[in-house]
Amino acid sequence: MDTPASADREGISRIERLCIDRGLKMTGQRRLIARVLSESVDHPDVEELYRRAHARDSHISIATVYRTVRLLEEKGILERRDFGGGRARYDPTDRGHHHHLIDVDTGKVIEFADERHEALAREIAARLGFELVDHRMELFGRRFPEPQPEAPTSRRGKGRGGRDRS
Amino acid sequence: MDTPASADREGISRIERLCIDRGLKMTGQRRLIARVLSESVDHPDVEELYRRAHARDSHISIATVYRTVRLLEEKGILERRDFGGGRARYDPTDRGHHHHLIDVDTGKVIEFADERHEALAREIAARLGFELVDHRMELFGRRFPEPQPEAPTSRRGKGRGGRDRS
DNA sequence: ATATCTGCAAATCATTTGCGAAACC
DNA sequence: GGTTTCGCAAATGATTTGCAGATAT
Repeated sequence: MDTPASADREGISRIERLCIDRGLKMTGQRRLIARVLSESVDHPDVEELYRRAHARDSHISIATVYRTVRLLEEKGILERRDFGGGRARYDPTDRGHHHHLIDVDTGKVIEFADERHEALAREIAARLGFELVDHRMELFGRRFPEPQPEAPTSRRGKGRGGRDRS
Repeated sequence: MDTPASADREGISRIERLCIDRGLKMTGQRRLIARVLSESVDHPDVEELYRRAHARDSHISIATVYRTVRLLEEKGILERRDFGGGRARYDPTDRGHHHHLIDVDTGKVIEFADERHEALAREIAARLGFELVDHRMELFGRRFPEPQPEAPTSRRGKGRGGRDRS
């Protein structure tokens, strides 16, 4: 849904735009990492980001990826996540506030948002005497066995709550 | 309900009981670590467990603490937590299913449980096509600024309602 | 007995950092 | 041009592990 490969010449990627807006000095490797992040729809760890970036410019070093990812986190452009597995995963903040459901069988991560949960979290914090500053929720689930062919019941679920993102 | 707290003399600690029930070979150091865990009301990391155990038996090594804590996690007696800060924190499962609120100013951790959240989490997972296997929620909060000048009953202080188990 | 555990130190793993060379503003 | 960043490799910090001796069942 984005500009075709034309963005390769001079286009400024989504994340690069954010970097520029925060006054970061844009080097070739930062631009590349920003582009890789902009094109990613998952939650890569440093190793994976390095792999993707290195495929385009084999001169980049993993130390630079570590440094850049940390810088972007400090600038609020990325959020560090821990889905288990030992390595930190990165999630661009411009995807909006959301939570994650991890498929315990495949490791796949699904993003979702839910207003009711936001309200509930605020309320629980208040009950304990705190103002909610931040919060996170991770669900670990297993895909339902068989997508049983839509029972005769026509009543579609209470269809709504929060939009979910892949 | 339960045996009185007469378990101190030669007694078997809460966690040791669980170890025995799962058929673990009980060595002196495991018994000690189990006792330290049973007496803890917080979420110690390995370094801290080692400190507490080492204070009672200076022969114990930190490698053993690491090994034991991992064993107990595999046996479902402990749960590993990540509250940031780089080190894993441990939480006995026999405290029941709960979540955490971390005071961003002091780092103190408060446990809580909330039925509505449990139901909501299950529902969200179902909506996404998953059966909920596990889930966790962490709230990061700041103690409310000023105790509102509403009822000048007693002097202000940290004496807020709600017990915490750091 | 004897399979399992422990202590110690060395080994891993992810991440950070010192340093001279290279790149950006 | 001077400051900031980069690549490299060595340093770090948390956790794991190989091995020889100690222990529980």
